[in-house]
Amino acid sequence: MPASTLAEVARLAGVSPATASRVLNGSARVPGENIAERVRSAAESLGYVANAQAQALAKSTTGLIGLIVHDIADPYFSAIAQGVQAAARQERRMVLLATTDGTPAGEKEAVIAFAARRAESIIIAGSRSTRPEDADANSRLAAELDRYCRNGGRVGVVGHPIPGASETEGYRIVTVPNEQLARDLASELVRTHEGPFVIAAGPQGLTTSDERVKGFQRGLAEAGRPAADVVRAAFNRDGGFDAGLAIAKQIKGSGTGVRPCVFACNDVMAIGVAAALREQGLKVPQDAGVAGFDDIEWLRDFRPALSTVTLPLAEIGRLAALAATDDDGGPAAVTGNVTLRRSTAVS
Amino acid sequence: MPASTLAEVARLAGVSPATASRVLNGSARVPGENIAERVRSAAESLGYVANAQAQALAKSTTGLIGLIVHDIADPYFSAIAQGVQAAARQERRMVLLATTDGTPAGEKEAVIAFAARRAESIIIAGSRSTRPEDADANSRLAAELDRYCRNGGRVGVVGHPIPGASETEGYRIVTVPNEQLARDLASELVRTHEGPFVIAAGPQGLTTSDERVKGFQRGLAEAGRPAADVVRAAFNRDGGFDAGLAIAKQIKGSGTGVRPCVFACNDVMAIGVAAALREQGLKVPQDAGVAGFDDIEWLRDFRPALSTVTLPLAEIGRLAALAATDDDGGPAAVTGNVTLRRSTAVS
DNA sequence: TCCGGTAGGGAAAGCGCATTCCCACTGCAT
DNA sequence: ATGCAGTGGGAATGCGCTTTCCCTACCGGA
Repeated sequence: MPASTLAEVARLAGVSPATASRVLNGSARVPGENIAERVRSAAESLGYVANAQAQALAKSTTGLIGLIVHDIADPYFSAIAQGVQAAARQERRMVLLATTDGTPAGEKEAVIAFAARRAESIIIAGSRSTRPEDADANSRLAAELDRYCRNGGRVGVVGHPIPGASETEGYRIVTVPNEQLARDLASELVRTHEGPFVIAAGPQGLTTSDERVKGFQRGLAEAGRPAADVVRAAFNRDGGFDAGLAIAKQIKGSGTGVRPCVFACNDVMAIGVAAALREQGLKVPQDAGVAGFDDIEWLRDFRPALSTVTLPLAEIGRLAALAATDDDGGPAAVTGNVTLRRSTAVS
Repeated sequence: MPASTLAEVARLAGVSPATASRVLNGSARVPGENIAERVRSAAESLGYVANAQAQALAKSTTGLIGLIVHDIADPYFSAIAQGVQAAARQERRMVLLATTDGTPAGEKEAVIAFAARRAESIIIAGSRSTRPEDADANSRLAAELDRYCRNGGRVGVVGHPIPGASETEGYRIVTVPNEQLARDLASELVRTHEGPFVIAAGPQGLTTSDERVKGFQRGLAEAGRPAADVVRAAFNRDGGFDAGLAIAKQIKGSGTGVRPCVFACNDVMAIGVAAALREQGLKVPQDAGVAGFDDIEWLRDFRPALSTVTLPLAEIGRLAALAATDDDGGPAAVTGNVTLRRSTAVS
């Protein structure tokens, strides 16, 4: 038993479908008030709800915006999703959600699905991979995005351009100065921390991680400090934990007196690092400092409070959505700022 | 410049649209391989992507599933969203996302939007409000849901039935035994904690909060303990913080030696409570125990580790999505279990 | 009184696809 | 040679809506 149609409403109201359409679904031409009232009450009594598919087909505009994230349960992504959702609501659009676990192949699938749904814009969040084994999938993703753009779609990318994607019209990117901010973080940390630095990074080839590592190392170099050791692991909480275990072993093996400061490339990794250190009997910040990146809101009550780089995540999502929606506006840029808390305090 | 159409593909391949449709978009009748190949290569060279709107209109099935949450950035909801998303992916559907801040009016709007989009099922997560001032909006929401169901839609509700919604066919609910679990938590806590209990609850009339309060009080009563004071605040982290401040004041005012145990009605409130207590110079668990509810994954590294009730959030989302998708299967039920950690330990 | 102009309503043509029905043709048994 | 089932392709219809175009009726001005 399908929903009632415009034609039924029109018949009940004794008008033509054209008229019914005009009064119910907005049009330049507004019928007379008496007629309009008849139509409205007919619609009401039938419980008419316009079929958005049919409208989309007729108007060739869907009001859909697609959001692609690695994992919606990750607070980094859910914060961005919140921003996208807010922008969508403001623009009276609906958001379609796809999760991909970060694989370019999955992202390609999502782009195709969104293209089929004729989403008017697509937001892609999450670090890109520049690893050789992903090159193939990346270029396929890029090809799909290009096709989507050629057909009039708009793409908003958070962070980094898709490797291999041409800079077509309608391809907006919200840049985050990861490298610069990581450098700033290092610059701040060297002011109080005198020992060695260690970086808990994601896999090599993850752009976000790579940029943050690079920036942090640059900050150290500028301060005349030796480069930090880089411990690689998964770019999530468990990866951080693994890295933390390795680092704990290093600390314990290196005799007393050395108190390293660990820079984890994102907050959830930092949490993992801290958990591992604690599990190994090491105290933060007494035995080792820990800093993160992102300043995830839900992690602010952690103790010791995490030194990190605050990023306006929701705003990033909002900007990406707006950039991919509005016609004006070139590339949007956001920035963050270093937030020192107790996890890197020296007694 | 719109995407190419099936007709264009058919023309290029030198076949009829019917045939092209049959080879490209699956059908009982599969054309001969030579023809199929012609069509496929034509589609490939044109970059054809089927228009899902048109397909939906023709087949009257959309493959859409709508998800309604209070706030996608809240880890409780994003965990559920993850489950819904996983189920959707498994069933080859796409999820439409709507956030409502928990207002019945907003939920009604979302239901209408999903109905317009002809989503095949709608998942509603988040506590209901039974407050008198929401009665009106609730019944409107219920009416909208009923209409949606009457038109063949399926609804999956997490937790509580919508107040006033009739139990129509296609109206599935994933129940969570909040009251029972809160009782169990109390039963466990009384075994070690001898002092008074305090409950940091959400506003009166929030079903989830109300149930948990009720269950906890019942657990206390069954153990022969006096009922706990109930401090009400917003049902989120900041509400927990506010409640925590009030409780800290009580503790300080009541002389030394009384060490209460605070039951916050959800984990993020518990985090807020703990933060407030700490800010007021009180130590958890030495000066006060704190327990939560939900066992949010991202909070597991919190210290002191939070005693709570573990709920399979992602599974709940998955079940709700499946219940609202499959034809079989009656009401699904999940349960959780009490997880005692250090935040309620007595020295 | 007549005429040009202008609301205001309806008919009809799509939008892009799935699907039913029809038709031509093939291969086989009679 | 004839009939028949079976196969494979196409024409046409409809999904529910928007929008252009047309037509009628009514308005004011001369």
